[in-house]
Amino acid sequence: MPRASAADAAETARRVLETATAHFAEHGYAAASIDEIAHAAGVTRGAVYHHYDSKPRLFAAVAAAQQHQIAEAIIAATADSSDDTALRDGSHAFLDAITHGVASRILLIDGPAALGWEQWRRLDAEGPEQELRTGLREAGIAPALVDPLASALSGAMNELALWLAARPDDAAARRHAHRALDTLLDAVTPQP
Amino acid sequence: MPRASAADAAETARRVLETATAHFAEHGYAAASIDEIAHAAGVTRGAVYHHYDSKPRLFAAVAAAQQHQIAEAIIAATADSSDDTALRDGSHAFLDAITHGVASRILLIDGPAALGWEQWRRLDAEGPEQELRTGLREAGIAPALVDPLASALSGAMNELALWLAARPDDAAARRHAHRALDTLLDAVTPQP
DNA sequence: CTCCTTTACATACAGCATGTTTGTAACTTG
DNA sequence: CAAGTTACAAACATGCTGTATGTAAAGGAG
Repeated sequence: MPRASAADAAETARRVLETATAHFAEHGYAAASIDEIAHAAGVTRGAVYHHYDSKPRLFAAVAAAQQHQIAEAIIAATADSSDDTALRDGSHAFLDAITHGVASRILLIDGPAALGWEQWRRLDAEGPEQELRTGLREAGIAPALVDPLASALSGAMNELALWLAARPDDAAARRHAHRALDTLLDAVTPQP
Repeated sequence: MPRASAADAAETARRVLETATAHFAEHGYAAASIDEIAHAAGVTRGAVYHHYDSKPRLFAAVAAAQQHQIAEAIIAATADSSDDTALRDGSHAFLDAITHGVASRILLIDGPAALGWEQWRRLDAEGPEQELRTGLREAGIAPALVDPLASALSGAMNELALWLAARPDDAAARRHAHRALDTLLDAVTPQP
């Protein structure tokens, strides 16, 4: 007994996604149950499986949405950056964006395990890491080192984000995290 | 019907641990089944649950064993390093050690999700990251930046390890990974 | 306007995995 | 040698995913 027209269906899917985001963030991927997500969203598991084929797919949708938000924040922050400062501006924007939402910490932790490393890697290779690589190239890094350095810096920022997420509302910690990031970026960019 | 005396019991536990390591490495934490691990080790699930209370505990034991091996490699590599070179020597040893075993990639991926971030953090805060922090302090890093920089560098090396693990038997990639690591270390150590 | 297909769910079911409980035989200790 | 503890085995309970089936409303075709 569908109460939903095509427009309402999209609303249902959106509500499920939102609820799933909260549950994955609070309980982690493994402990989050589709049954509970469905119940909290006011539908049955049938509806969830109708819109998202499987639990990994649902998680992938949640993760993609989070990445989209972060990517937009980076784009906004680097809109009026020069080529010289884009990498630095984008990196700081990334750190702020990923530590802002509640879900980010869980996404960084559960992402690889839930989706498998391959798929996870593809997901953020299309995302912020791509901009990282172009930033490194523009900074004059040797081509052979661009890939490993991008991975390394990405890992550094992710771990920095987790470190920061464990210290919420700690302004000093946030300052120190950004200074630590700057220290690492000094190694790969023409220094100001 | 126990066939094992106290000595054989330790052997059983060891065999289970070894088998579990292989299964976690091959299938990942979630997809690895205790039933299959027990069967492959030649015991029943009862034996596994007798020696290791739960699946997370079993995984924790596996992870701890891996970390122990890595820590020993680092200690061996920095045994005759000066204070100035200990950080660099230890970091390169870490990268080699963690990419050597088959299990490392899965451990880096499944660790946080399986044990929860808190416990995971404690596990490797007691491990290599502690030495990282002392290395950073000896390198003259500002005290407030030691913690976030240690996290960042740890994340960088882990991601570098995953990047390398995806390119096995690629000598050039290994060289480039080590050069990328050196580049980052240049930012925090007195340069050679 | 009617029919017919497709959409958007709800419900029931099957299968597997964890963890717990119960049972039991060997080993150890007094 | 007797009694308690150890080291398992086997059966059971529970929960979760995914699938199969049912169904009412939307929307287009004629």
